[in-house]
Amino acid sequence: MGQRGEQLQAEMLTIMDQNSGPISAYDLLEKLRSSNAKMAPTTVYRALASLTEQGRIHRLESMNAYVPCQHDHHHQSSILSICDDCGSVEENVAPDVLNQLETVVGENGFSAKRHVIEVHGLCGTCDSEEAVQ
Amino acid sequence: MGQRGEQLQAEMLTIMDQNSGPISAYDLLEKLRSSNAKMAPTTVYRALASLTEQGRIHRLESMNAYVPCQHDHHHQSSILSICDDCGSVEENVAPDVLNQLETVVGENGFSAKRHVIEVHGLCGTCDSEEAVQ
DNA sequence: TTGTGGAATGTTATATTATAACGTAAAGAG
DNA sequence: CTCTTTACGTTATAATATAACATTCCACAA
Ligand SMILES: [Zn+2]
Ligand SMILES: [Zn+2]
Ligand SMILES: [Zn+2]
Ligand SMILES: [Zn+2]
Repeated sequence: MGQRGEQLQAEMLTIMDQNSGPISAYDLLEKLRSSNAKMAPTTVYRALASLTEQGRIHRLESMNAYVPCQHDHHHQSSILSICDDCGSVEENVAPDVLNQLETVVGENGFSAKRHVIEVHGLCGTCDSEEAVQ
Repeated sequence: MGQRGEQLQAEMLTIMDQNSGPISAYDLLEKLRSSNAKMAPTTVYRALASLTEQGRIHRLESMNAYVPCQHDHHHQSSILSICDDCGSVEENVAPDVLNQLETVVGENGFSAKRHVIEVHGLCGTCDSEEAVQ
């Protein structure tokens, strides 16, 4: 792996870790431009693709945004729960759910390669606050 | 001039039923323009939103595309399995999976409102064909 | 009948997300 | 030092989606 790639990716991870929630590719680009004014979308998307392949970040398909992995980056498909109120995301690895899912889709011979499991709703904190009102 | 709500939506459903797989909003727009050359993206997106709210179609978040519902349109969140080879989509309703999912995300008090469950892979047919080669 | 309010649509413009195509530069191997 | 590979730069454009406001249609009531 080239040193150049890792440096950009590390900076992107830092930004994403410091960000309170999911970040879009273009918001990330804007932040990156403070250290490199000429950064282009292409570069960001390439690095995002690499980080995603490595499992270091996950793409939220239902939001066109990205979050850092919250677990060991070699885990299987995870469940991402997204609070629509505060924007927080929690990642859960649950082999049981995956197994059941594969059973269901496998009934007609479907062979699963990639799972997208995203749950929208309210996190514990926001849900409690709703109840008060 | 324009087709009022239900008529447009019915035409969109027909197009989607005749289409072999998921269709993008703009591909749908292009087909609609054969009967109404001035149709605009806004109109299509509005009708897609309405059909989605009614449960008559589902949006594939991981593909930016839409498919007709394959079940009674009042069912709970379903599992959409997408063949990356032939583009076919199968819809499964599986309460057990949902229950398990809610249990997992509920561990920290998360309250689920909407589930996105999309599985990419190979359908039975395409998987068999792969094996032959 | 005619007016009127709300929903759907038209119209125009723009925002947001993502990739294509091709050239250049950097790092590592030998 | 050359070769190769990969990352990166640059420019352009494609693809997806929404904002903002005007207009039209239609149900329904005055
Ligand atoms: Zn992860
Ligand atoms: Zn929250
Ligand atoms: Zn359905
Ligand atoms: Zn297939």
